[in-house]
Amino acid sequence: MKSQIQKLIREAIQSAFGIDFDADKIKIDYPPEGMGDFATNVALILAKEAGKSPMEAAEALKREIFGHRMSKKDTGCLPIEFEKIEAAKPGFLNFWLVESLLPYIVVKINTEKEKFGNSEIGAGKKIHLDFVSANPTGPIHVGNARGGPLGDTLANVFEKCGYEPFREYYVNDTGNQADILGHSILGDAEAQYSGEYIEELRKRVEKGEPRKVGEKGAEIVLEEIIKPSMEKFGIKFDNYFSERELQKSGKVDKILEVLNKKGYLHEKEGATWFKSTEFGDDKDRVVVKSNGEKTYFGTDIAYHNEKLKRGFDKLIDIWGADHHGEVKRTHGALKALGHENKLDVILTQFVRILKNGEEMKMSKRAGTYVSVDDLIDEVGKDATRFFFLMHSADTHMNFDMDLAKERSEKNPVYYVQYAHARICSIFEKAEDANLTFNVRSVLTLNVRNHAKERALILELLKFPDLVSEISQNYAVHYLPQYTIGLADKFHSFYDECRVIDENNLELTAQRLELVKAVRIVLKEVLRLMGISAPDRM
RNA sequence: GUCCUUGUAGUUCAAUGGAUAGAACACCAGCCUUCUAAGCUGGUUAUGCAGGUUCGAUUCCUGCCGAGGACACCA
Repeated sequence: MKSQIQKLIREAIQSAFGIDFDADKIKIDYPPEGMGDFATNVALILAKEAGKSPMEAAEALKREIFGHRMSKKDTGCLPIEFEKIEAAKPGFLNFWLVESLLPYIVVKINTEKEKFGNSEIGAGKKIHLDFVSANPTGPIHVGNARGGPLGDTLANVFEKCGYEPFREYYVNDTGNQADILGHSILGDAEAQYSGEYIEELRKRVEKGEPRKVGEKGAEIVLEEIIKPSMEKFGIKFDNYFSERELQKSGKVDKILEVLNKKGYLHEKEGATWFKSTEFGDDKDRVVVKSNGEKTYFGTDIAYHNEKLKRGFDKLIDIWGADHHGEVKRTHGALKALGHENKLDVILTQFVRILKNGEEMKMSKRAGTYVSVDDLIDEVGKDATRFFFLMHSADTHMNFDMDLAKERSEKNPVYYVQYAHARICSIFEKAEDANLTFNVRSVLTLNVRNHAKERALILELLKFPDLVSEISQNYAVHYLPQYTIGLADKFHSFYDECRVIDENNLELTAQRLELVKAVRIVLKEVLRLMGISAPDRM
């Protein structure tokens, strides 16, 4: 809807001022209550260029746009026509949609069902998402888990926008990590990890070289700890990509040779370095150690190259903030290989865990970490996912374990799920009374009669724009925020507007259709977030 | 020291340079003979400090103060 309005305004700017204004620069907002359905500040922005005061510019645009109707053919979705346009205070333009249009939105939703909000903006594009990817050296702790719901949900959003997302877990199953795990399993002087699972591995893995023991241990950890953990968290990876396999394939050597030929490598002190300083990094980075082993970074270059070779148009890496130092060198390596603007890195800030009022330092070595499994057992999958998702990746989250359980009962996710359950309950009752109606019966609804109905429909209308925006800015936390807003509008409506009224079947039909649309959208957003939509609570 | 992120109600978090800075929890006062009160309605409380940019700054820039993280031939 927003992009259609942008187009409309762009044309108005063209004919009113003769200025060719980039449609993307026309911001469409949702104004405060009572000030319209949509708003824009373009008049403020182009006032200077148009040689007018902002208010004059706004008035001119208003005259240009008012009375203009975009048919369904023009917009590709719903017709757009404004009932009222106002130029306000500093120079905003506020738009009110023609009231008769609103019921069509409900019909559209109930016709398209869960496909409502789908788009083709990513058609034909394959996106690779690398997330969680915790070392297979033990249970996944909460810090590593944060990227899970984020990546998973982002992938769902991409899918809804026509992209082909691919969820991959990069498994660090060799090298130093494997050595440390190996020593730990053997219980020798260099052991660092401890815990029940180490004891268990000790019984099952044949003794031998630490590296081999560690690699074998990592296999078991991956299969029996990590995969079930992800399953429990509602995340299904399309692939678990083995670093060890990659090294064995010889592809790492190959790509390093390519970099060497391009002049991006040099030898120093027996090691091979990548000239990442040429790409803004503080220092050059080792790719092959003096003992001949590749560093993590060395194989990572090959991994990223490999992903692109597999045909992905875009790579998204979701890393913990502690890896921020790698961003520059990774971008640099891709650039050196001739791949620019292919990789986006999302960093998630650390989660601070509080227990008994004290911070728990997350340390696998000290065994003081909280695992995802513990968290899910305690607060449930839905509440955990919602909690992680509702905060932007940049937020340094605090998680109070003591409040976790109590908090879980107050968790906003229940507020949202409850709205869904309430609607289901209405339909149960409607079915008992044999009340079923035509999708189009909502068209006679006069939204002037009730502000709550109008607000609800407008909230539903925001959904498609929201989804496509997230596919571009990755701000997944807008989804939970949106569900809270939608649930809020619904609960408020529910309180004032009785849906089933046997003495007024016309109104009953209209409201049942409206509420049906709300259920569809709620369920769909929850699905995107990987959260269940219960029929009853 | 350098780099990244961050500082918003008592608490946990929102706010693509915009209009009266929003929620939730907590607290106070109301609302169930009617579709689930896990709900609704109303109330109290906030942009770390100092400058700058402009019609307008929580948002951008500079400095200071505070928080978390990174600065390996570890991953």
